[in-house]
Amino acid sequence: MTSDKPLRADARRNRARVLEAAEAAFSDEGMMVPLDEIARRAGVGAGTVYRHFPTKEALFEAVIHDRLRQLAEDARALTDAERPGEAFQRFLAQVIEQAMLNKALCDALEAAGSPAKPADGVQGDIWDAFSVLLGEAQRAGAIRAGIDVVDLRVLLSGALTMERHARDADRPAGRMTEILLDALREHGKS
Amino acid sequence: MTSDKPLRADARRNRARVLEAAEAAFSDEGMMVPLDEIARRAGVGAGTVYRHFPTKEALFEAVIHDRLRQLAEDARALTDAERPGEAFQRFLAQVIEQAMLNKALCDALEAAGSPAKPADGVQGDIWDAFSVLLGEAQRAGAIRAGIDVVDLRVLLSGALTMERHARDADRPAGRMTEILLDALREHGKS
DNA sequence: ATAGAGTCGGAACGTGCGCCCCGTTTGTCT
DNA sequence: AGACAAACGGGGCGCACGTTCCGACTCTAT
Repeated sequence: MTSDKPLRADARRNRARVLEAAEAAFSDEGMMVPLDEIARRAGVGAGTVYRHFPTKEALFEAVIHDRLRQLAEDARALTDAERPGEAFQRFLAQVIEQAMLNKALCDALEAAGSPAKPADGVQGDIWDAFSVLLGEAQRAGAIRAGIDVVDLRVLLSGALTMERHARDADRPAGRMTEILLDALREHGKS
Repeated sequence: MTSDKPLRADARRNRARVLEAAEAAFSDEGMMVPLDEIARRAGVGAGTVYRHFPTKEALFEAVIHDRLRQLAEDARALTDAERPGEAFQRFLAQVIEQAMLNKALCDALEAAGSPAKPADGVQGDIWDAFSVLLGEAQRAGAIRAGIDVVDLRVLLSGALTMERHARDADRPAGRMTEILLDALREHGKS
């Protein structure tokens, strides 16, 4: 796939700087941050960014890839838990919490709300693992039946919208998430 | 306020055409529709639009004003209902349903989710009336306590996000709204 | 009919962005 | 050290959009 031709030393250093700056910039301002600002933060020219990444979107995906991968692993680590309902809810809350600290993650997850992104690659991993957690929680009777992974994506994008607006209105974090989780719970169980 | 100086006949006709075209264009594509397309739909030049409305945003507000006013009236008509819980839920569902048919309404209501818009004017009317419905439903025990009008704005923007994504994924309308309403209900009551 | 104020249309301007080009610089290999 | 390819950077292109400008064109009052 990726030809690991040995890069020149300065090229490798600049590539790392770009990735670092892009991670910070995307995290702060999301996909809407101008590419020129990423270049400025990295201390390089815009041309250098494009030498290493074909498009701005490719850079974004390179930046978000690791975090999504880690989230997918976290989800897998929670499978086969003693209390599947808690595991599912913990993971959902964790995803939302992290997205509130990282606008790039927020944008990536909200993009998963529309079917334009077919959830390929790492995105697919997250949703596969999340789907497993959901199934276990449903089988345990903790989460109502009739919810599938597409609903999860839709619900998550809604939750992110709400939490973002709640924060803008100086409301405590997690309240909207709690309300949503209440709606997903099979009434009367944990 | 508005000086009702008698406009020239062609000016009045063009103003009406612009409003009509803007209503259709904003409804179809939301605030993001280019002003040039509104002018094109109206069969006038961009300069003519700006003669009648100082900015694109002013045109948008002129267009959305009537619909918001009508929604506020609908809300007031539902106050003092025999079943306040049903009245509240019916109104919330109606707002969401109409917003799904009108992207301009959607944009206007989602903008109310952030505190940047202080809900002045007609927006204020809607939220005042909605707040009354909420209070009655809560006093009747149909909606859980601890929810206020700010929460409503946040919840509505989240619900609109979810319904939009649900539609994009060919999911039946209203399901996400139902889930949200479930969360708002005091468990065990209608 | 005619003057002149009001109106029109759309070319043009300013801005911001993603992306590309190319003269210049820098690392690396002999 | 010298030569060559690789990499740099930032000016510039193309595009989209909101907004403004101004010469041409009506409508209306006399």
